[in-house]
Amino acid sequence: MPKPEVDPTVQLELSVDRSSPVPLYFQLSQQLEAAIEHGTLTPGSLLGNEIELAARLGLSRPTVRQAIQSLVDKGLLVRRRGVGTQVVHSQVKRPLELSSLYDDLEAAGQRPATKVLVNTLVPASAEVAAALNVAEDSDVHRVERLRLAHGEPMAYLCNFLPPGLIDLDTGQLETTGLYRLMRAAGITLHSARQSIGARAATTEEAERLAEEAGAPLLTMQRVTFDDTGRAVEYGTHTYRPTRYSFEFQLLVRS
Amino acid sequence: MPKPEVDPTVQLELSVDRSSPVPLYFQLSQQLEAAIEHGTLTPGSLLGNEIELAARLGLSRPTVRQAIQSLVDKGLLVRRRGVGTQVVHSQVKRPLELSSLYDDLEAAGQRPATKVLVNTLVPASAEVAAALNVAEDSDVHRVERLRLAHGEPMAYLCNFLPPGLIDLDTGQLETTGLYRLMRAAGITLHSARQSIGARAATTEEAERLAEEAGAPLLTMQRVTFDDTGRAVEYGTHTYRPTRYSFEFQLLVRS
DNA sequence: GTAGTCAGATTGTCCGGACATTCCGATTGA
DNA sequence: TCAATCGGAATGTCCGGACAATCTGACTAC
Repeated sequence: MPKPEVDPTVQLELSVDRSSPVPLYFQLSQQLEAAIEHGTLTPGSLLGNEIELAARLGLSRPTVRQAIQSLVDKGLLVRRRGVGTQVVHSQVKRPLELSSLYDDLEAAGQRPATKVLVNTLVPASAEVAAALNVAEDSDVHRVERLRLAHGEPMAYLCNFLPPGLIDLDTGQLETTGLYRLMRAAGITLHSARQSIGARAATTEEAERLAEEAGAPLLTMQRVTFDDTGRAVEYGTHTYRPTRYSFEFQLLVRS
Repeated sequence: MPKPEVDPTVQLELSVDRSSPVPLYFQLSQQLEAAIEHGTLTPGSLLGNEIELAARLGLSRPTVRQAIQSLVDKGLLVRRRGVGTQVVHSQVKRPLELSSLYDDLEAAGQRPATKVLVNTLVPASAEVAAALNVAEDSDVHRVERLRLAHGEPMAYLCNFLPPGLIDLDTGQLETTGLYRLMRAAGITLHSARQSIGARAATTEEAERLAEEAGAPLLTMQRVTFDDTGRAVEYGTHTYRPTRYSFEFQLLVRS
């Protein structure tokens, strides 16, 4: 009589380098994540108890727990008291993160192209001033870009930035994303407020995106903050829904 | 000469109850969160160093760190090595979480109403079978609902669920949300894959939502998994973009 | 045979300490 | 006056241990 299928405890080849400056818990979590990604740790398999795992690696239990916890936070592992820690079954991709459209497209293998339409200083409108928390009519950067994939327009991006944060070089804007430029300028992105909606295209919008007037457009507005709480970017984007949609994975925060 | 404005270290009245079954770190993090919410801890203010905070509360440093870490993960606090821990400036609302439209509307103070259009068992189509990971043509629940706010239709929700998980009572479906029913049935929601897009309304869709054919609609597809990796729900939703948009806050994963 | 009970296993919480790393301001030197 | 150096202060990492809470499976009693 066949035994019921039980997820086995997997024996992994794990090791840490104590002379490395990389934290031990991080080395361990990276190895575990790689094993999950690679399929060595199959979904549903038990990870083995923390005490024994710590002993095998010559680490303390808190260190092992810290490594496991980081993967639990990523949604790759599930802990059950009295049972153990196992790999989740579902195919977890990347959870929704604060990424730029440019990075998204590049990761999807579509060589993105950017055409800078406008790159200038303008006085802040009431809407922009409120979003960026600056005085109305004070100077702000205004950048309008058209993002293309495979030569087809995909999105129209209009962004406002407070002055003095970053120098916006048109050439750089055409070869990389705005977020990458901000990170390179030493800005630590912290959070963003987003709003995703839809509306019919105006004649202007339709022309920019090679659609027809009245065609449905996907819209996104976003204000991004750095870790000091400053608003560092306000953007109004419109996407062609036939070419782009927002795909992401959510984790339940427990 | 006026001193430069420096964010002060705030003295808070904190206490923990060691006889409570609530974990100490959780008691502390809740009090800190309440103080931030209430404005007692103002944005930018320093939290005071962990060692002294632990001594004042009669706790160990790891326990205090665990409390602080949970708030850092929520985006409410920022730690800086060599400096201290301070409250984030930006108005952090709730980060995007796996919530139901029903809960969203209720939280916004709009008494949501639900009209169940269909509640039956149907054979799974190829699309549904793939999403729920069940055999094609096997029985699955099909639920179609119209969600209204202030008497106006706001969204059309079509959901599929594998059989045996939960008994779908039409009466209950009209008075609460699907997620709440699933949680009440002992299902631990873990993650969901979502896709948000837009398209023009068909004649059918337009009629359901009191729009005109060709009007832009906001669409959302979602597969939800429980912590064992089973798909527990697949949904295809259409929203009236003039009445609803997705608002949320993102945190940068560090 | 069925239901309740008990024991083992595993994670959850908490402690007290140690040293490393990083940031910032103050002191020192040119 | 300005720049480099130094030291204090705070968080980051890591250890070893202890007990509690919970789940599973096996045993026992009816």
